Amino acid sequence: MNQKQERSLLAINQALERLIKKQDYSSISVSDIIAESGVARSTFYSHCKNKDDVLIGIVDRIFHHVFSHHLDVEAGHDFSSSPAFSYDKIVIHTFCHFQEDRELIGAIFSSSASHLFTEALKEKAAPLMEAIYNMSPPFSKEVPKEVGLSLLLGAFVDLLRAFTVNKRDETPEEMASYFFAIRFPRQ
Amino acid sequence: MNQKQERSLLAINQALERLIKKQDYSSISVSDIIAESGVARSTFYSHCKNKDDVLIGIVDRIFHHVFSHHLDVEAGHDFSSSPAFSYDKIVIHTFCHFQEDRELIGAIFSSSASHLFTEALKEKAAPLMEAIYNMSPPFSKEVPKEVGLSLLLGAFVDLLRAFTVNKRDETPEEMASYFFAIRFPRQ
DNA sequence: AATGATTCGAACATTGTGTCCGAATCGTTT
DNA sequence: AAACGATTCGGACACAATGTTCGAATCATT
Repeated sequence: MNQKQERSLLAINQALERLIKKQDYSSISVSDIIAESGVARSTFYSHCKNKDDVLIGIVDRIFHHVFSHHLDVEAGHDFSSSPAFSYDKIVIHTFCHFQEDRELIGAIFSSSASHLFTEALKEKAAPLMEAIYNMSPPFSKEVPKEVGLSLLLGAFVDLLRAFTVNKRDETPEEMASYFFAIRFPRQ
Repeated sequence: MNQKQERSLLAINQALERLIKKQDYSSISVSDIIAESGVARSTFYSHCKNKDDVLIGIVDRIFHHVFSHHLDVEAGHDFSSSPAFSYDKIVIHTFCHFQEDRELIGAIFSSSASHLFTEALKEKAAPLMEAIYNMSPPFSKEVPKEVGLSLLLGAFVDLLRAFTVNKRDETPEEMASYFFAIRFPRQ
């Protein structure tokens, strides 16, 4: 009897997604989500702890969608098969996925929930950034790896933010080329 | 009779600063601030619209403290006097100020109020970053200025965040050198 | 058709928000 | 020193939001 539960949870998630596109996250109340989803109050609380909990679910779904195809390349991190080219492809693919969900992600990025979203994104993207960093550290040797990684990760997130929030005209390929333009100058 | 007002406002501001160092921003209520400050409820609302309003006051004070000495250099933006050296100095000075307020700023950075804080910081630091960018664009020419500026600004904020949140051992001079290590490789 | 998990809906206690107002306080002025 | 007047106090209030509870109703499954 999982059908009912999934339907309720889906209604709740979609309701919050719709609301996020309309108003700032901080102005949305649990009661708003309940009203928008058409679910009973008690049903809501039997599925979710609070508003942030719903958002975490949405964010997880987005990232599962975006980063699911990275696993094979992470697995190929065994130094045998994966060339630099595949990192290129993954970065482009990430921009593609963000483009598809542009409206929702852009709204989250520019809301008070951006902290939660950015943290999750950095966590998910860290392995990819580290792989790229290891392949050819983009900064001079005085910069500790920890700092350099944080900067590379920050640049990646910044470009994704600019792409979704500012609705830039560039294609995912062009955005990726900006990213690698930062990276490769002094390899 | 401004003495009373200033004392009340100061008590409110200091109360929120103390609370931010103890708990996450989102868990703090106006009632908490009132209790901590020892001010009457009606007094609070005669000074501040809400919780965010108090934070904005605190953030303004921090940035006034940090960026007040930049004005003379911005004035020197008339291409006659200011050498690259002074930008160096300003960046170092910014890290110094952030070091002094490290505990408070670090707490804000890692709270749900980071969005508000980061936006304000970027707005304040933008003129400096643009001046540095104009002096010698750090990225290849295909990267639009808008994007390059956003990346430079993001890197600056990232380093300030790492410095305050992760309580790094580096001196402000070393942190500034990391920043310029990103910037100068392909001038 | 019976079962049992899930949802509904309504009520409830609790906490937080923002406003109001008369009384008390305290710095300033004369 | 006394009166003035701006500010604060403190308590009350209406309202909105949170999170919990529970019996009745629903509906997929057996």
